[in-house]
Amino acid sequence: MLVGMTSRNPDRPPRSRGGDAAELAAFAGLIADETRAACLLALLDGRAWTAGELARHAGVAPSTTSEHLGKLVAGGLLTEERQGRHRYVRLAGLRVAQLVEDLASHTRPLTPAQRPRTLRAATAHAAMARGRTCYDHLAGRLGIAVTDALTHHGLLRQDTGFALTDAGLAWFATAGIALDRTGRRPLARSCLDWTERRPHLAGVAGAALCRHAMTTGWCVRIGSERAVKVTPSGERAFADLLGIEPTSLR
Amino acid sequence: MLVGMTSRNPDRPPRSRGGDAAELAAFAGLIADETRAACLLALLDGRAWTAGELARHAGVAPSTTSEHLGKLVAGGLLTEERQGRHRYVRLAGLRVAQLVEDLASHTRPLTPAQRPRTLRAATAHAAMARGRTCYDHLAGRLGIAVTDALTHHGLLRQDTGFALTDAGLAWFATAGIALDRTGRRPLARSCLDWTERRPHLAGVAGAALCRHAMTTGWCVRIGSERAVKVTPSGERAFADLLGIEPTSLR
DNA sequence: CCGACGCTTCGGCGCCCGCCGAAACGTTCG
DNA sequence: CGAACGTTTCGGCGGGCGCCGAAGCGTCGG
Repeated sequence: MLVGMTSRNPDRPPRSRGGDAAELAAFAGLIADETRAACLLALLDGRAWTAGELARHAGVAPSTTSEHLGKLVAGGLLTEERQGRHRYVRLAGLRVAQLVEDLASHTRPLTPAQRPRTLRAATAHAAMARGRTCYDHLAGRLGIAVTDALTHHGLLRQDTGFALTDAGLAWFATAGIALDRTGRRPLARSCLDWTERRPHLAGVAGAALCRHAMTTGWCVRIGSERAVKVTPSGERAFADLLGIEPTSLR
Repeated sequence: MLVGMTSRNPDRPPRSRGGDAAELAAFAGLIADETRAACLLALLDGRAWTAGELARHAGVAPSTTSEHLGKLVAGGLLTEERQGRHRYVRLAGLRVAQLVEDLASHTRPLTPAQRPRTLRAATAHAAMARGRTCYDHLAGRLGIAVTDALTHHGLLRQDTGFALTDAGLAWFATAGIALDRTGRRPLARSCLDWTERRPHLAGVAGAALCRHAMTTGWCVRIGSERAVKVTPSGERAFADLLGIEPTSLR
């Protein structure tokens, strides 16, 4: 599947590749289409979208989207869930979200001539750079500010790797943020921020912090995208708990 | 550059994508070709290859390879160095190597029917699974064994993230392995092993350990690929310093 | 100085695949 | 029960692009 044999000179000796080149190319090919890439980026908000929503978002016909989603599901990037006449689809997991963000962080920064032209696109871009979710944790300047504050207070060590300290574990406990340490997922891991080009907190701790921030109303989503903004109560909480200047979040 | 506008229904409203979908797709497209993927996988050994070597390795005409390398260099995945009539090319950096390994770790395991058919391919695959370099650090069962041993002796913590402990820093110092902590590169970071599907040690510490192992003769490369094997002196060293059973490395 | 060699450029070929609209299917709702 | 809706399947079309060989260019070596 997905492996197209091209016409190749039969006199030439066979490829000596490790055998994985075709697999790697086929997998990357799943992302190497503008429409599929648009779907994956939209799904980075961690929610489930219907096929129709993605079709409108990407600006292609529903039939086209259907084919794309079929490939992404078959390739293991998405999981689907049928409900009545709807086909809900979401990223297959953390690793996929991490991979897509990773790839996005490798794209070259936009040249001035390519920058968002319309006012609407420019404000949307600014909102994403200010704060957003990266699948299940906080990113953008908001995510960086939280990560830096944790590090500055000795709750997170970045000098010998990337790990919570004992004080960090205690901080999460006293803040009432439960950390599920049963699974195989690392407690803390760094995730390269796509707009800031610096690492921010991911892993169990990053996800728990984000979930807590959303449920307690520290942050709310704006629009239908991944962008989030900090509420007044959130500004107070971040200032009290981590000493983050409210002005640095605006 | 690299962005092809396809014929799209003009009556349809414009795409609302964040504007990055085209960039992401174009970037992934650099890897989504079997020949380019074969080049990238070969270059994962961290060395510089000539265009001709890559052409023979991939089994395509030199002219074809030339075009592929041009795209990879333009896309920032490779850097080139001209020497006389040779064009040397290597991975552009750590992040690229990490990304390629990451992508490879997402490809589905081969089904029995697709497994290496020839004896030569099977032994090469077995050697890679036993031990190899992942750009500049150790991977495969060898890399896992080292990482597990470090963790078991309290030199590396994986329970609250992924970081060296103070005892770990001391261990590197007494072993005579210098760690350059001046750069921005993290001292320790996890890298998902593509064959073992478990994390192994990367970052400054992983690279220093690998370099030390190669220069002191603990490990030697076998063949022209990335595979490495542990020498008798290496077995003694790994057993003495980390308590690794020699039999687990064979 | 001339031939061998490595690499690049160019034209041309052919396949792959993303796109659409039409038609069909199953679900939901009036 | 019939209409509306979300989704899928199917042909067919067209562009992109990977492939090659031939020709050209610069470098190295006898």
